[in-house]
Amino acid sequence: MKSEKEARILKAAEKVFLKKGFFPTHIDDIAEEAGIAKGTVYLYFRDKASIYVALLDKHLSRAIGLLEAIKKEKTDVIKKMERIFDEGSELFSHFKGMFPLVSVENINLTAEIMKEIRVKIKPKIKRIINSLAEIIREGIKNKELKKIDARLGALIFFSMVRVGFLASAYAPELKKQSEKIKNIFFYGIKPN
Amino acid sequence: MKSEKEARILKAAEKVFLKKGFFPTHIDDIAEEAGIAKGTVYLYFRDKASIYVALLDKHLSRAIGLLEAIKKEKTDVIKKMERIFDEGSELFSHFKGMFPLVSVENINLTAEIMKEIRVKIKPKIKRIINSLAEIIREGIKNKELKKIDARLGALIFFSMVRVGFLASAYAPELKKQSEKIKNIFFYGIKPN
Amino acid sequence: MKSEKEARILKAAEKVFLKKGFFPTHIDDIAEEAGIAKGTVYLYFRDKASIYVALLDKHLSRAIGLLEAIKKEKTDVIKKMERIFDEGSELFSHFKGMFPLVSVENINLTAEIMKEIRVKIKPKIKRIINSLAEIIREGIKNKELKKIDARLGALIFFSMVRVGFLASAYAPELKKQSEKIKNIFFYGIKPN
Amino acid sequence: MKSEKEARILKAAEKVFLKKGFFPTHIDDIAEEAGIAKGTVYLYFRDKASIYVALLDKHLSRAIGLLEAIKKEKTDVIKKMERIFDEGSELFSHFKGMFPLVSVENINLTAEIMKEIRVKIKPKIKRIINSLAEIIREGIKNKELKKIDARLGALIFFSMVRVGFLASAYAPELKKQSEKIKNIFFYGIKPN
DNA sequence: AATGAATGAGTGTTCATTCAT
DNA sequence: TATGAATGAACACTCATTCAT
Repeated sequence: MKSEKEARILKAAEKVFLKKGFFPTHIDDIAEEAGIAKGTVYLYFRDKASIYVALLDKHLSRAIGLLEAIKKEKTDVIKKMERIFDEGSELFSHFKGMFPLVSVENINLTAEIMKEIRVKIKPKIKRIINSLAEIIREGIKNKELKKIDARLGALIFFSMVRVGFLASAYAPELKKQSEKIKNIFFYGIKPN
Repeated sequence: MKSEKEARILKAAEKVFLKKGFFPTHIDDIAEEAGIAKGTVYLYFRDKASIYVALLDKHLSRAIGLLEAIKKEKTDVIKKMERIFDEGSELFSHFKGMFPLVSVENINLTAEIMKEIRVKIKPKIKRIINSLAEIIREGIKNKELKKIDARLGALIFFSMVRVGFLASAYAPELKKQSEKIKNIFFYGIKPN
Repeated sequence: MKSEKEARILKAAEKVFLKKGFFPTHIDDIAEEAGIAKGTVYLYFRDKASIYVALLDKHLSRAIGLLEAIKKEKTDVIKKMERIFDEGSELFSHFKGMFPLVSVENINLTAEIMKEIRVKIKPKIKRIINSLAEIIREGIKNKELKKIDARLGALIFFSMVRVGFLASAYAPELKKQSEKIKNIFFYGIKPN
Repeated sequence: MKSEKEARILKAAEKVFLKKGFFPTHIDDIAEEAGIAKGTVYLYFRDKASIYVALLDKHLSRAIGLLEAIKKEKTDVIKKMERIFDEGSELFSHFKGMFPLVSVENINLTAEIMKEIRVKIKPKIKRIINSLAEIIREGIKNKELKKIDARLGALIFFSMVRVGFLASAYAPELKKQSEKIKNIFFYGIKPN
C-alpha cells in the first residue's frame, strides 16, 4: 500500500521523464513538479533510478493486469486482440521512448539497481509476451489464427500496438488509423 | 573525404554508445576505445552530441543509399521488400536503442545541436519513410499489394524490420525467423 | 539582506583575488578560504565572474556612499578633498590591480556578465568621477580652487589618491606621506 | 640581435595582449596574428609568460632609453619634464592595463618566470623611477622646482602621465588636454 | 626552421545525495 | 515527516606545450 506522497512523486516523475528523458531529468524537477522538497523524494525512493524502475514496474503491472483480464474473457481471440490493441495504445503513451522492450536502456548500471531490474522488470516483460503468446495460441487452437509462431506473433503484435502509438506522433494525419493497422496485421498486405 | 582519425573516433563512439548509451558514455571512454587522447576527439568533433549526431547521420545515409538502390532495381516489389527486410536487420544493429524513429531521445538540446538535428537528421528519417512508402505505392500500382495506406505501411514495414532485429536479441531461439515475420507481414495472421 | 554565507564567500574571494588575480584564482581556492565546499559557492553566485563583479560592486558602492556623505558636509572643499584623500587610500587597498578605472580588464566576457558590468559597474564608476568633479566645481565656485577642468581634476585627484596607495606598496619608506602628495596636488611642484 | 620572426611575434602578441589580456590570449591568437604556426612561437619563446615578459622588457627598455636621452639634454628641467610627459603618453599606449607599476599582475607564477621578472623587469622599473627622480632633483637644485620628495614626485609625475593617457580613453572629450594636466602638476589646483 | 596534429593536465560547473534542523 | 542548504564526485571541454614530419 503506497502512500499518497509516493504516488504523487511517481506521477510527477512520469511527466518529467517522458518529457526530458532519464538523465536530463533532475530530482529537483521531479520534486518541483510534485510540489515537495527535494529531500522528501529520498524518503520514498532510494535514488533516481529507483523512481524510474518503480514507474516501469507500475505500468508493466497494469499492462499485465489488463492482459490477464482480457485473456480470461469469454470472447473470440480476435476480439481480445482488438481490445488489447486499442487499450495498448494508451498504455504506450506512458512509455514512449522509455519502454525497455529488449533491454532497459543503460541508465546507470548501479549493481543494485541492475539487480532490481533483473528481478522485477524483466520477468514482467516476459510475462506480457507470454500472455500475448498464450492468447495467440488459443486463437490457433480455435482456428481463428493461422499456425504461426506464437511468441514471434506476440512480438509482432506488440510492435503493431507500438506503431499505432508512433504513427500518431510521427504522422498525425494517420492518427486513429488503428483499424488500418489491425487490418494489415490480420490480413497482411498482399492481396489473396 | 574524412580523415582516418575521424572514422576511428566514430567507430569507437559507436561501440561505446551502443554499449552504454549517450549519457553514461564519457569522452574518455571513446578516446580510450579509439586509442587516442581525449583532446584529440575535440579536433574532429565540436562536442559529444556532435559525435552522436554524426553517427546517426552516417547510418541514416547508408540506409538511404541502400533503399534508393533497391528501389531502382527492376524486380518485383515483393522482392525489393524482402531484400530491405533482410539487409535492414543488419542496419538496425548499429542503432538499437539509439534509433530515433520519432524524435531523437532527449540528449542535450544545445540550440546548435538541435538545429543540426533538425537540418540533418529529421529530413533523412523522413526520406527513409518516404522511400519505403514509394516502394509500397509501386506495389499497389502493380497489384502486388493491397490498397493500403502507403505511409502507414511504411511505418509498419519499418517496425517489422525492427522486430526482426529485436527478436534475435530478445528471443535468440527465434533468430533467422525472418521468413516467418515476412509471412505475417505479407499474409496476415488470419487464415483466409 | 545578504546571507552570512554570501558575505563569507565575498570576503574569501576578495582575499584570494587580491593575492592571485582573477584567472589564477580557482573556485576551490575561494571555497577553501571560506571554509565551505566548492558546490556551495554556486548556491550564492552564478559563476566566478559574478563573484568578481559583486566584489567590484560592493566596494564601488561603499566608495560612492563615502563620497556622497563627504560632499554633503558643511566644510571647506579643501577639507573635503583631504578627507577623501585619506580615506580613499584605505578603499584602494580593496582594489589594487583589480580596480577598473577605465575598462574592466578582460575577464571573461560572457554576454550576461558583460551586461551586468555595463549595467551595474560602469555607472558607478562614472558616478564616482562625477561626485569628485562636483566637489571640485564647488571649490571653484568658492574660489577655493583655480578654474580648472573639473572632470580632469577629478581624474587627477583620483590618480593622486591612487599614488598614495601605490607609494606605500612600492616605496614603503614613503608611507604616510600623504601630506606631501596633497601638497603637490594643491600647490604644484613649481615654486610660485 | 633578434630575428625578424621574433619581432613579428612580439608585435602580434602586443596587439592581442592589449586587446584581450594575458589569460584570454591564446598562443593560437598570437600565431595567427603573426601569420605563423603555433609551434613556431615556441622556437622563439619558452612559453606564453615569456612573451609577456619580453614585451614588458622591450617597452621598459625603450622608456629607459628615452629618459636617459632626455636627462642628458642641456635644457631646463621643466622642458625635460614636458617632453617626457608628451612622449610618455604614447609609451603608455603600449601598456594600458598591462603595466605593472607596483607588482606584475599575478600571471602565472612559475618559479622560473617570476625569477625572470625579478631579475629583468623590476630593476628597470626602479631605474625609470630613479631617472625621473634624478631629473626632479636636478630641478630642485636649479630652483626650478620646490623642495619636494624626489622619489614621490617621480611617482606622481608618472601618475600624471598615466592620467593623460587614461583621460583620452575614459573621457575622450578631454583628449589632448595635456596642457591642463601639466599645469595642475606644475602649479597645483589652489589659487596662489 | 617550420608546422600543426596530438596530448592530457587542469578547471568551471552540475547535480544526485546527505543531514542538521 | 519534511526541508533545502551543503556537499563533493564527476565530467565536458580548453589550451599550453610537445614532437614527428
